[in-house]
Amino acid sequence: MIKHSRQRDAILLNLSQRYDHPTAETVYLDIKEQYPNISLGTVYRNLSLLSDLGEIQKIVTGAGPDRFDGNPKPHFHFMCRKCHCVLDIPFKEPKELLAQASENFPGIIEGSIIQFYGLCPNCSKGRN
Amino acid sequence: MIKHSRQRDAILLNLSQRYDHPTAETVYLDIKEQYPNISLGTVYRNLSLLSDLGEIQKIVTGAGPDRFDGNPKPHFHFMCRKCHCVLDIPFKEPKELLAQASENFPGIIEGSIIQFYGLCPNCSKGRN
DNA sequence: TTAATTTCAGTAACAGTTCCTATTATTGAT
DNA sequence: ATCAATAATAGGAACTGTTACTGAAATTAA
Repeated sequence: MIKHSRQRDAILLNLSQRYDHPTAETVYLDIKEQYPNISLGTVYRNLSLLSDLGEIQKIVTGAGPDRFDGNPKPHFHFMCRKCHCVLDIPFKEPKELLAQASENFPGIIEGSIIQFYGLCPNCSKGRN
Repeated sequence: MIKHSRQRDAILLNLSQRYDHPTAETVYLDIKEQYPNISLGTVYRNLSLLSDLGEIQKIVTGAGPDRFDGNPKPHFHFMCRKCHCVLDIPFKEPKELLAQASENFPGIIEGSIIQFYGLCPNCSKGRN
């Protein structure tokens, strides 16, 4: 575990204290209160570094900016197609998924990305 | 099924004749041979329209530009982390996946996105 | 305390995509 | 066929999210 700069630590701390899977910009605005001079570039660079190190997770949503998750442990995400919020979802990946996919595939499958989408609790109010 | 413009039909035809999941730019360069004046904007607009109509599929890779698939039927994709090619992969989604994910989730889950990554047959040569 | 190294802030550059506007093509009614 | 109304286009500017660059500041090692 490498030593982090003050700014990087602040980013890590911020992420660990929230569960809304913020964008780089959101983190930037937050950290700014503590470090008024921090730049968006620094936030991007450190988020990218931290996710390369496996200390956080980057979530590619396909709609709008990427999101970040302070919880590095494998788990799954739900994306609301209406408000575009990103939520954790309790789900256990079927054990045989990778093996199954590898069966008739002539390359090497190293992993999978599983995401769910639909309407979040808020956006689905009164229509289920 | 709405009627398509000539350009849109050409895009659709091009996609249906290939299996390499091209980017918008690749399609653009191809169509250009037949319609030298077609613009990249038109290609983007029509790819987007066609995927909204469900006649093609958009594949968000998270690394580089989006890819498009002329096959609208649900199936799965493999992405090579080395050459970034995108391949179809024979895989059957476990029936109970959505139900399982919905179990303890208070929103409405409408679908899932499952992708696989690793090394494609070409890039894995001599290292398995 | 100084030199070497890391990280930074600020900003320019970049890629991918969308948006805008004037022009062209298509359609429908006569 | 002719004209008007509508739809789609080409071309390019503008936009968004992200990365790269540069000189300055901070940290570390000696």
